[in-house]
Amino acid sequence: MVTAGAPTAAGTSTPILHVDMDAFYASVLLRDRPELQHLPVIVGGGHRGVVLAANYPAREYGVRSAMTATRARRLCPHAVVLQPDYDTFTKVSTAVMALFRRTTSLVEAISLDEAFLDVSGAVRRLGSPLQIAEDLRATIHDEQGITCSVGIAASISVAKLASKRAKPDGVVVVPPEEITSFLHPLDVGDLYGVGEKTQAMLHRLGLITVGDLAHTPVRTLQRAVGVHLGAHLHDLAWGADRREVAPRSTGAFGHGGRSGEADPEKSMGAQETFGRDTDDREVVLREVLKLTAKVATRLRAAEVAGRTVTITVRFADFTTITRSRTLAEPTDVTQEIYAAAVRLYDALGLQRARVRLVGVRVEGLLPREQVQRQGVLGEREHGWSEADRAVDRAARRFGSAAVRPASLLG
DNA sequence: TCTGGGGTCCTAGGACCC
DNA sequence: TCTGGGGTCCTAGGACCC
Repeated sequence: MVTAGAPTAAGTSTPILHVDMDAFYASVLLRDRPELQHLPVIVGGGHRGVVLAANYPAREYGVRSAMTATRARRLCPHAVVLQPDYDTFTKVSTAVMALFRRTTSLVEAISLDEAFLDVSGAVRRLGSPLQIAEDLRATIHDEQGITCSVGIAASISVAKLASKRAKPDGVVVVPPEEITSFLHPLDVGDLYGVGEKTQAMLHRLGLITVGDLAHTPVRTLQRAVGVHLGAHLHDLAWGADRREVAPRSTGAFGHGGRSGEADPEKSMGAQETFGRDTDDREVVLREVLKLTAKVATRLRAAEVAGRTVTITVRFADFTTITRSRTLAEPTDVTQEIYAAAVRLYDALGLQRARVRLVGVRVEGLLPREQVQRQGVLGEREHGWSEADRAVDRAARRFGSAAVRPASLLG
């Protein structure tokens, strides 16, 4: 393993970079609040919320992202709590991703703050992967005022683990001959695809480290965690990951990567946790309409329509159910999606159940041209489609608060 | 005052068709 | 009359990731 500053292992045997911003949301907000830099800072975590990001001083108290706000405040009562500012996060992210794409066309954005780069085509122009990584880190620091960490390896999965090792503000290279000595001491839970449940299950079987996984027969793993995941984990445990960097951006950047190659989205949805649990059907359905309008607007903006409508209902005890219905034809019409969602909700026959969260999702998305070619949209549905588009236009001109369903007024 | 919101993928059972 | 696959679609739940 080579860390920053050490002599560069040559050329192209480790062409994959995983770049991960350090405590991204917190770091971006702290650019304007340098006086808070060395104090514990938490982003997010309002009422019934979770921590979106914590800077390193906060982490010293055990605060982690995705932790409940309650727990974080108990661990670190004097932490400064900041609200997220997604416009700024997106702006910084867009600039960083653009820098990556000037380095190589093979950039796969994973989220606002994380990307894989395949730099095999750039080494002749820009130097070794380690050199490229250090240049990127310096540029990001100078231009955006935040730090990042980079993992470098022959494969995506090892690069990802290497960047974690590099944090904060570092670089780790894992040359091919050191892959197993790097991987095998790690906990099985460190592998991509092994979450809390699978980790616990593997631990119960006495499989604690990645090395344990590597030396367990594939069939045994498959019996424990399923055919697919079992085979996959065995491969990962030996660093055998053939997946290539697939150029794409996330939705937040619009269409990116190599134009036209981005995977089409497969579903769009929205959900909301109520400020307090409710058993009032009217309250729930008002929220369902709001969520449906939001989703349908996004469908139309993306020029897609979907056939399957799914609602999610989470109860006070956190049990969560989904109900779905596949329509005869794809739709992007607010009223049609809403009608399906209401039918699904009423079919639950809830009496006094306390509802914590409700969600609406549309799946099985198709490009609208395809739908229209089938002679579907715009002909039926009593003019709702035209009404929706008029609402979209008005919302673009006057803001989304200007036009909304009557039942959402007041 | 426990536990967000946006997604993807996999599994498994049943219906239905050939 | 009984037995039998394979393939696809739909639904529900669950695990996982950021």
